[in-house]
Amino acid sequence: MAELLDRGYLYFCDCTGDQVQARKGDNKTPGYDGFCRDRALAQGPRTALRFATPVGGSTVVHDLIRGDVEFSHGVIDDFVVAKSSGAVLYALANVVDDRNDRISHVIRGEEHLPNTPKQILLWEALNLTSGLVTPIPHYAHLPLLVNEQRKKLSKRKDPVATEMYRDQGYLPEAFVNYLALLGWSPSGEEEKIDVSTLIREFRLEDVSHSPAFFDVKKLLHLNGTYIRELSPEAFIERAQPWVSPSTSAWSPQEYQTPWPVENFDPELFGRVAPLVQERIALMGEIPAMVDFFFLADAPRDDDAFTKTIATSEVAQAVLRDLVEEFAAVNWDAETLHATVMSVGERHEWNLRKAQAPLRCALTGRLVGPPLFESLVILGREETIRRIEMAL
RNA sequence: GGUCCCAUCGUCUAGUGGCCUAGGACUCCAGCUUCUCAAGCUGGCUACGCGGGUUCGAAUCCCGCUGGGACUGCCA
Repeated sequence: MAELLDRGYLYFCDCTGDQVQARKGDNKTPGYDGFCRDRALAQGPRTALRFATPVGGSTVVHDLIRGDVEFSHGVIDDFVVAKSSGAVLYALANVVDDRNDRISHVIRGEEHLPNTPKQILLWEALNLTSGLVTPIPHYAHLPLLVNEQRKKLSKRKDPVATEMYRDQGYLPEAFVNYLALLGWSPSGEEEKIDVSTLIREFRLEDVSHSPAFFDVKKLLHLNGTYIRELSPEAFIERAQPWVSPSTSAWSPQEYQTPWPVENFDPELFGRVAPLVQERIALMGEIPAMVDFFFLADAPRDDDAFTKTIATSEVAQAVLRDLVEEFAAVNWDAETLHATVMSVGERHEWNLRKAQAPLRCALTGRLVGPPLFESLVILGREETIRRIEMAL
């Protein structure tokens, strides 16, 4: 830095923000006016270090994505490189770090494009004065990710924490896949692409130039297809954080299963897993789909209960008949299916209507995994007990 | 205000002068299937911002306009 100073690339400045502002008036050139550039100030208690931007000419950023972008030196002000406190600022620190690490590619958001010429200028100055010449890195400025208002995604206002997506049950591979689709697309018509193919096919040069909207809907869909493509074993394995957080290495923040942990039965879950795997788009949906298996009693959704059981004479009659039939019938999905259907017919209800009160009595909900398979897993005794409880 | 970037369906995009009466995916709508919910299948709606050029021919090249965005700190 001393060398940079000696050679005139840097100079001390004691102007305050107000002074700079006052001098500027209606002047249209932005930023600092270079007031102290030739004052040869010595370092003082309130002197910041500024970079003396070359007077004429321009600096061209060779951007891998956007091509050459030219910045006239006339519009680059003498920016501060170190605070009066001595703290080195981003522009310089960044360049120094990148030189130390021999960075070959600087890949960042488009918002950094305007300050890239400053960094190049700094880099060149350092090459000339430090005795260490390192090649200027390749720059690539990625398009911004924007929200529905088409504004740059903000840490404060927008849901950008990847942990949050992970906690909700987005699979990392689906998330990476989706992100890759923002601003880039695979060669074929298939958008689902695994990481190794992505690595092989991705070219910075092919990245689009325009901002992209982060569409959770599409992410969700993609996540669903990834979940469905998991092998049953893999699905069970990856469901662990949501069904058995106490035994998994990781689980969502402040997450608790809807059932007492000691009630969880891995063997039983293994049997239900395939039933839920194809009907969810988020791993986080699993607990609500299987909770009735691990709760002592069926959960009760009052609205659903009132609607399908409490206010329906027929529903109650169906349930009563079911208790009788279930006591003697073969306990397999096919038989149960037929039984519910015939009991329904007895009351002039089709299967669609007849299954509703039964589902509600057992699961507490109107939607869930396939009913008859669930009954088989739940068992005859528990099934009958829950129906009786509902009556 | 200044500098820079950007501009194809609602969204993400394919498209690099003729293969485009513009393709795919998500969303939405309709239908099929169906024990609920999904999934799946079939079909449908919807786009090259505007105006000038260049060219036999333009979504594709050039200019202007309009629109959007980023940056404009002794923040990063």
